[in-house]
Amino acid sequence: MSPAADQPTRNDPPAYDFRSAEPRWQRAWAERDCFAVGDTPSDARPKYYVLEMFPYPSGKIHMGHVRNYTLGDVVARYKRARGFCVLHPMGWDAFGLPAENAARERGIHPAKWTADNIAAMRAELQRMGLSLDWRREFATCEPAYYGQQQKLFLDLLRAGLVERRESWVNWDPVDQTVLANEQVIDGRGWRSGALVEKRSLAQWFLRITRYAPELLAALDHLDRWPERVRVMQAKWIGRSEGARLRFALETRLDDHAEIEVYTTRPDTLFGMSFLAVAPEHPLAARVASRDPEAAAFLAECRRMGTSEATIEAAAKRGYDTGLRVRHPFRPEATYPVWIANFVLMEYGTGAIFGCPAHDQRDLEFARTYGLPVRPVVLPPGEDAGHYTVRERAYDGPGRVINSEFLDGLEAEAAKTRAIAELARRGMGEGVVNWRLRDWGVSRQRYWGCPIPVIHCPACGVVPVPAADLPVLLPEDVTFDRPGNPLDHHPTWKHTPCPACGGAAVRETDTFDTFVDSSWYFARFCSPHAAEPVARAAADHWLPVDQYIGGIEHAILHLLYARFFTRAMAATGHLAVEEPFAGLFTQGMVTHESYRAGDGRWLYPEEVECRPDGTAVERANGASVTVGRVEAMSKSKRNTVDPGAIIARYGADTARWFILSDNPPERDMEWTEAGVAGAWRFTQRLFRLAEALPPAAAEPLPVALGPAATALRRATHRTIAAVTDALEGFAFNVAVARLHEFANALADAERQQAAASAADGLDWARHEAMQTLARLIAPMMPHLAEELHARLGGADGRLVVELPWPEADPALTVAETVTIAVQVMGKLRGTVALPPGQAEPEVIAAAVAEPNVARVLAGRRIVKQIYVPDRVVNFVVAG
RNA sequence: GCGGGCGUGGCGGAAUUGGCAGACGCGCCGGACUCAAAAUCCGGUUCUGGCGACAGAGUGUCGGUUCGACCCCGACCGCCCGCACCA
Repeated sequence: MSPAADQPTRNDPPAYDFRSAEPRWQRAWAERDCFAVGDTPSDARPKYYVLEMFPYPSGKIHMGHVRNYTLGDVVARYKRARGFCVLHPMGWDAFGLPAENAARERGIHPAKWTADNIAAMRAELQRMGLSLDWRREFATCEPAYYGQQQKLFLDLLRAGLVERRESWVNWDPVDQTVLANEQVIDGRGWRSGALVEKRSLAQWFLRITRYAPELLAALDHLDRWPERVRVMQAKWIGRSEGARLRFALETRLDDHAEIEVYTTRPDTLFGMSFLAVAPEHPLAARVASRDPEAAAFLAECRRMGTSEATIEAAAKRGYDTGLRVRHPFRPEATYPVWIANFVLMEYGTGAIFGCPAHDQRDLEFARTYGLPVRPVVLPPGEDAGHYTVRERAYDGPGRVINSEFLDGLEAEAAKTRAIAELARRGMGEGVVNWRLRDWGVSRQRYWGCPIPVIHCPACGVVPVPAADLPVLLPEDVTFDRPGNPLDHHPTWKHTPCPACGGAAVRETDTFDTFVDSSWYFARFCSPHAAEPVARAAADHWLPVDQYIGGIEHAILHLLYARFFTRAMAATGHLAVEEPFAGLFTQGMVTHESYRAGDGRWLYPEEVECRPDGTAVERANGASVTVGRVEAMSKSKRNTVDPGAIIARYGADTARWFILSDNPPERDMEWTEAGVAGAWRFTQRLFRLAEALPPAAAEPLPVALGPAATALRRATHRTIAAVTDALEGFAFNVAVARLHEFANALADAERQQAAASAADGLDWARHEAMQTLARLIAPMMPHLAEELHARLGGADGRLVVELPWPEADPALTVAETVTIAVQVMGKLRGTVALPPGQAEPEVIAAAVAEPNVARVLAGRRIVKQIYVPDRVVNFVVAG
């Protein structure tokens, strides 16, 4: 029988009809409000906040969502059963470019497109049977949300955490918009194909760099975060220690008298052979203003674009400005100043001193332009008289040479010494440098949160007064020409200045959508509050105890949220510094890919897989190439629609399979056979419950037969094992233990025929089945309710209202243990004994085991190792 | 290049963290039921030898520590992920 088959025939055993059961239980939970919690519950239960990364409303859920929300729901339901008061909300990350693209391509208003998508996805999520508090739902595109975000922004502005400044951006001249680095492909806009320019624009920045030290240091305390996420964040923040020093120009150039440089290697200063500045460095512009050749070089650098592939492939190139700088320790020595394409304006000071012997990039540059290579750090075991640098620069430890007062010092000591000397001469100082840059949040887009400021020709930038919030997006916008619709709206941007009353214009940029997702977890605590967060609610619920989502957000989203939490603490909105106490990053859902002979990718449902491993296209029987198992993607068409799976097999089956095959942090392969297996298991459990005789007498029978005792032990060992597995996020192991338990119940069913009623087996089977229903509940909540109800319920209470089963310690210890008997570390037999036997008894049983006795015959036992209840090992001679 | 992770049957994986390797599922093989099929149920399934009891080999490779190693240490090979001209 398969779920696609027609009605069961008369002789078939009763089947579990998820189609009627799942909606029925979803209604029951909704009617009883099982998952609603208050903003500040006066509840003795401890709080637990489970959150999955909220989705972008693309219109359809995908398998990644199913995995994400199933994992979260298991945690939420389990914690609820364990006596926690659980907050488990859901919402929509609803601003963003796809809505505008839909508007341009299909003429649908972004608001309508988004609302329709949300409605469709909400219905799909509800069919999954997630234990969500839907009363807390919000979408970030609602004024009730983004208006509060505007308030928050103005608070940050007052606190000095916001700055407006010029910055270089990728500008698409056709679409008239700023592009992110990943939207620039081979120097061209991903949408328009136009050559991207680097432009300097006034932009809003959030000063995340202020918190760089805290954001880095606190990583050490996030012990429930994956190590690799912490490592990625630490590298992103990028702390380095070095020196900032100034090189005097031999002759000044207008107002430029010196060049400031950052270095982590002040110990190699005597190995310098040139100085280089970034193409965007102010000095470069100054040189170019009077040197056409320099200007041409800068133009070429700008054209190179920002795509990583281009940068990586680019050779080191430069332009000699003709300027020279003095060495800080040797005023008589001067060095050429170059403009070099490999120097980054964004890092350090945008200028470096080049020491080719000890830096690979400098070496490549020096070799290209014939600059000297002078070693000043001698690798251990090398001879100072003969040491030369060849293909590779040396950046390891060693003793300093050719460096006057630094000679003889170890490189590390020389750094300290060089910095002290720079400071003494007033030419530099030791500094800590950070890679992290301030967060540019301006986007030239319509479908985002308006930045609530007004530009007045007289007063400058004026914040929108609180009474005028929210700054609403105008609805009557057109997408018939490129650029930001807010910018060419006829009336919206014109407004009187709040300060002087004169004519002024609104800021037409909107926020980066990462801003929306940087505080939504806090808003969920009090989603209807008239302020960004109600303090009492936030203080009660935060931090999120368990956050679950994809690894792709390891850096930006999580770092921004950590920053926002600190900024909101600084402005009095929150009391916590870290938003997420526990983080779990799930693996991807993968699937085989299929390709027709003519190269077309085929969807799994278009392909029939034969038992011999070959595959053919259903439509025409043509043979199909089975490709790699890889992440589901539309381009490869190796996607499976969760809606279709749930319609065919039910939500419980989908949930069970997605939990069963792999550890959740690893990638999992979605297979038809796997879902079908999960579906069979749901039916099997239903049959096991249906096969039980009517509810047994309530009290525990005085005398239990061996079969009943064994089943009770299995029941209580399973409780302990499943509890351990769920606590450790080992959901696949929990599934395995429940499979074993079902097997034990099936064994008991067979034994029942041979047992007499006095053995108490029917009682034990009821206990087992009722326990099973409650243990599967976090994973298969609908089936759990169905089984529970058929077993007689519990005074009308649902499974979701019952506590987690408790294992009886007396029943979790084994009656007998099987002790392995080894000779010289090799297994030769086993003995079954009651646990806790004294060593002499165990040894006696071990040597008596026939096969062990055979192997030991004629040999002398030199030593015996005894590990209680586990193993005996004999070391023999002869 | 730097950083992190992972290598266990035909496949996904398990192993109380140094103590019976391969739980559980998928697949496959055999059997029961059936006129037949589907479904269901039962049994088997790391490899080699043996009818068998059993023996030998076995957790990427090589070596080490240990009474005992998938687990700890060293070297190497392969794969995956992240970052990368960061001075």
